[in-house]
Amino acid sequence: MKLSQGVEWSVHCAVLLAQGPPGTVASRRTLAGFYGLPEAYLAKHLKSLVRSGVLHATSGPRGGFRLARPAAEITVLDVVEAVEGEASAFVCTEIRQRGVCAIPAEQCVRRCTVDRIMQDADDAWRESLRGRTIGEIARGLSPEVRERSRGYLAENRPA
Amino acid sequence: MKLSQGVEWSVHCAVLLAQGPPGTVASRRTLAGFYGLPEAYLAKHLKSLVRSGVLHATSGPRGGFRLARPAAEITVLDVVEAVEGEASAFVCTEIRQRGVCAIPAEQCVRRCTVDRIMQDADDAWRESLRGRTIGEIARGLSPEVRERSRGYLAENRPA
DNA sequence: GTTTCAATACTCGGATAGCCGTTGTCCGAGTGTTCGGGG
DNA sequence: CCCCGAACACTCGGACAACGGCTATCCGAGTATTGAAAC
Repeated sequence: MKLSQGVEWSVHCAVLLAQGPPGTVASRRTLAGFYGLPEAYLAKHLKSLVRSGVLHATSGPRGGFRLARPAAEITVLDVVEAVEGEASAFVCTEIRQRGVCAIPAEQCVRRCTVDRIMQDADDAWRESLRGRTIGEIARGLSPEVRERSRGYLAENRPA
Repeated sequence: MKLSQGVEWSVHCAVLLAQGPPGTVASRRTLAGFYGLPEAYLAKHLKSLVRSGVLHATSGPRGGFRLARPAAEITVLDVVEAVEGEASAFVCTEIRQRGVCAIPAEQCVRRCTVDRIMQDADDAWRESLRGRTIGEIARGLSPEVRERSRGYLAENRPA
C-alpha cells in the first residue's frame, strides 16, 4: 500500500496558496516552479483538485488556480480524497460466502467482522486527516518561510 | 491507494486457524479450498506471513501452516504488515528543500508539517488495527460458523 | 483622443505512451510416510 | 514377527510471465490582454 506522490504535491500546493492573501491565484507553472516539480504531471493532480471542488481554475492570462474555499475550511482529507479517491483502501469481497464451506447469504445478516475492523481503521485514518486544515498548516509555518512564499507569489502574480 | 487483496485472504486464513484447537495445522490446499481461493497465489501471501513470524510452516506430509503464537497475541496489524510491509503509506520527499524557493537544510530543523500530519494519520490507522486480535475475531463468530470451520479443519487434518 | 477589432500570448483540459508493483502461475527442494524385502 | 531401506507422495519455497494503475508527457480549446488602426 502506497499513497500516490500527487498527495504530497497537492497538499503543499494548497498550503502555498493559503500563505498568500485570500483569493491568491497562481498558475501551474508558478506552483511547479516553487517546488521544482514537473509542470505537466502536476497539472494532472491540480485538475483532480478542481473536479473535487478544492481548487477553482480560471483560464487565460491572469488565470490560474485559487482555493475554492477559505483555507481554514479545507481539510487535509479533502485534498487527499481529491487525489486518491474516496473509496476505502480495503474492499471486502465476502470470501466467507465462497468456497466449500460457504456461509449461506441468509446467515450473513451481520457484516463481515474483518471488514468492520478494516473499515474502523480506515475511518480512524480519515478522521485524523479531517481534523487538520490547510489553513492550520499555513499558519504554523515560520515567519521566514511565509514571507518568502508571499514574495514569490507576488512576483509571479499574473499582471 | 488500495490495499492488496492478500490482506483479506491472510486475515481470514489466520482467523480460520484460530477457530481450531491450539496448534491446528492446515495445508495451503486446505486453506485455499475453504474460501475458494487460488492455491498458488495464496501461497505467496502465506509465505510472507511465515517470514514475518505470524505463521509457522512445516514441510512434508502432516505438514502445513499453524499460528506461530496464541491467536490472542496476534494482532490484525501483524497480519496486515506482514503482507503490505511496515513502511508508511506516505513518504515525504522534502519538496520544501527543492525548487526556486528551496528552504536551506539548516532551516529545516522541524520535521515537515505535512509529513507529520500524514504520519499521525498513519499511526492512528495502525493503532486501530493493533487493538484487534485474531483470537478476538474468532471468538466473536457465531457458534454455527465455528462448528462448521472446526469440522472442516478436522476432516482435512493431515493423517 | 476614443473606440473597435483582430492578433497574440498565456491559461487550463483531455488524450496519449512508459514503467513499476500487484496479480497469477509454475516447477524444484525437502521431509515424513509407507510399502516391500530381508533377517 | 521385527527391522531396514528405498520409493513415494505430500508439503513448502523461490523463480518466472501478465495485467493494471501510477508516472510522465504532449497538444488542443478557450480567454483576457494588447496593440494598432479607424473614426
